[in-house]
Amino acid sequence: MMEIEMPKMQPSQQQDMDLIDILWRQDIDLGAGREVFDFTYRQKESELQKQKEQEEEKRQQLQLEQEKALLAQLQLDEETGEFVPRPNPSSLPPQPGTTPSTEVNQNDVFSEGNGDAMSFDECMQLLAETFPLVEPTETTPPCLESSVSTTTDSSQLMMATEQPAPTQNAMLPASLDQAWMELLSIPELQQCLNMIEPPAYVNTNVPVELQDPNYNMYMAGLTDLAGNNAESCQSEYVNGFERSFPNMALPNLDQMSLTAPDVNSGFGTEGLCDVLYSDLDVNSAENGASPLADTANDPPMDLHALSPGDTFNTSKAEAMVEFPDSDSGLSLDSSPNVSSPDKSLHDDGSFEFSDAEMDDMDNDPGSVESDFMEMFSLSLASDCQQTSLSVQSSPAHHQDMQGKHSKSESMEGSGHTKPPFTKDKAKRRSEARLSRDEQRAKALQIPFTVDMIVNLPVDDFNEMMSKHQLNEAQLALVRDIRRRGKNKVAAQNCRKRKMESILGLEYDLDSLKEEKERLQKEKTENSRNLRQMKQQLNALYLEVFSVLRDEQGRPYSPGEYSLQQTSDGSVFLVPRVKKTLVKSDNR
DNA sequence: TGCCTCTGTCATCGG
DNA sequence: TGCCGATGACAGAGG
Repeated sequence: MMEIEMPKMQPSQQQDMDLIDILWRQDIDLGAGREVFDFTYRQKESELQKQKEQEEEKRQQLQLEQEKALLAQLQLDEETGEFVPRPNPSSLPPQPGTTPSTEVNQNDVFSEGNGDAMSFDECMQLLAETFPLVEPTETTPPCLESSVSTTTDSSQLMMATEQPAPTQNAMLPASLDQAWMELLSIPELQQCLNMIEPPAYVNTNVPVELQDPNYNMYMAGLTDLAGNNAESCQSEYVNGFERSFPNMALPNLDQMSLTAPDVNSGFGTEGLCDVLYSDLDVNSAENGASPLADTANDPPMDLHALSPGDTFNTSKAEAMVEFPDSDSGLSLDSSPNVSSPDKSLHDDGSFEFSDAEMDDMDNDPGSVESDFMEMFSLSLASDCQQTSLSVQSSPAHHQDMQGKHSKSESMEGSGHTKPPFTKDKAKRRSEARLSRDEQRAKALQIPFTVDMIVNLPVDDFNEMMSKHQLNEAQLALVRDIRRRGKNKVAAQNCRKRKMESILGLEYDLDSLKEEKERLQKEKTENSRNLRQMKQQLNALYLEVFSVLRDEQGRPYSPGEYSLQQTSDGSVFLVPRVKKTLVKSDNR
């Protein structure tokens, strides 16, 4: 229905309208507007489109001229590598309180221009005409003087963004923000900016100034753009930028922050993403625009490149390697981490190479790496970024990782005030090798890691085995690996329990020894007390006998009589002879 | 070189 | 009956 060609519809204007009506009614339920069939409407639209294109071309030409004019005012300082304004006799010395370096650096953003371009004065004049300021009375003559002054330099143009910018020229952008964005979007200017773009990977541990000789250049340019002091730090830059330009439409940042990777290098990926993504997201949500999509097309500010799996892999992986905990937790010969066997098994199912694996990859990066890549490609369909990062890292990167690892080890060793225990040394040495089972698995190209084989639950293990076609040897090896691994852990647990048991028994033995000593002392004390009581009782007995008298007043002999006490407490004097007689009678 | 310690492995037992 | 953990015994590596 939509395929009807227009020339056939022109027998007359009235017929056209009728046809349009008919077709529109037919397609109205499809959501087609009537203007779809209105040829005159389309003609008008195309004319408007052409007119817009012409305006756009003119505007771009104008901006190109402005760009050339700006570039003409800069020259490359061969000593510092920075772009500085060409010496201009008409320029005035910096005034007190101004920041000449800032201005210079702001200009540094642009590369050396053509020699036949406009002078800087002409350029500034053109800029002034192009972007008229709100307060023309404060506008200094368009010369370098204005550029040197902090308050009247080109950054003032940026300051003017906070103020309403009347557009006297219909061809000019609606706002100064947009104007600057378009200015910065000029391919030539971007090329200049790309010249100072830092490498994809920037060591975050090293000050950015040391890594990129042009750091001050474009950082100052950025800070100048943001209206901040050039000496402000990077974080100050972002914060200050937001403070200084609360009204500035942040979606423009996708163009403004062409050199933002520098900021990233100072912030770290997360920090930058937090800063930029959040703002951009907010603004994209507010404006319905997609600044990230724009930035994705802009190589210098490709924030998506910072995401894993892209060019940022190297730095990301490097950061990952610097993570102290690279314990695989499996490691038959490597350090067994029984307490945390799932350490290398991340929550998302990813795995990391153990130190031994990394070492082995270093020794034979080609074969081993390919083996492991094959393994992971087979076994981990849902690998997370870390696995992919580790697996897809280049051999050079492995060397880098190894270097970092050894460095971290040396740092770890140096961190101790005492030399590490020999036990630790042995453990580290054992960590540096592949276990026999790992070597066997590698030789038979087992598509699982030893860690997986050993630590997976039975159900998961069986499921994993059923998903892969393994031959007899592989199956046998996998079973042996699992059995040995389980037994190894069991032996470790057993020895641990045995040691704990021994320690417990030793503790019990000490306790029992102490108890024995205490009881011995108590026994000695009781014996002594018993002896004393016996002595006292004997003395009392004799004393009682000494005061007893018979009817004739004679004392009783203790040998012939004895004192006996009944159950009711009465004491009787019993003659011993009698007692012996009674005893003899009982016999 | 012998001794000791640690660790992996095997064989066996019991739940 | 097979699986799995526990454990004694042995061997190898390393200090």
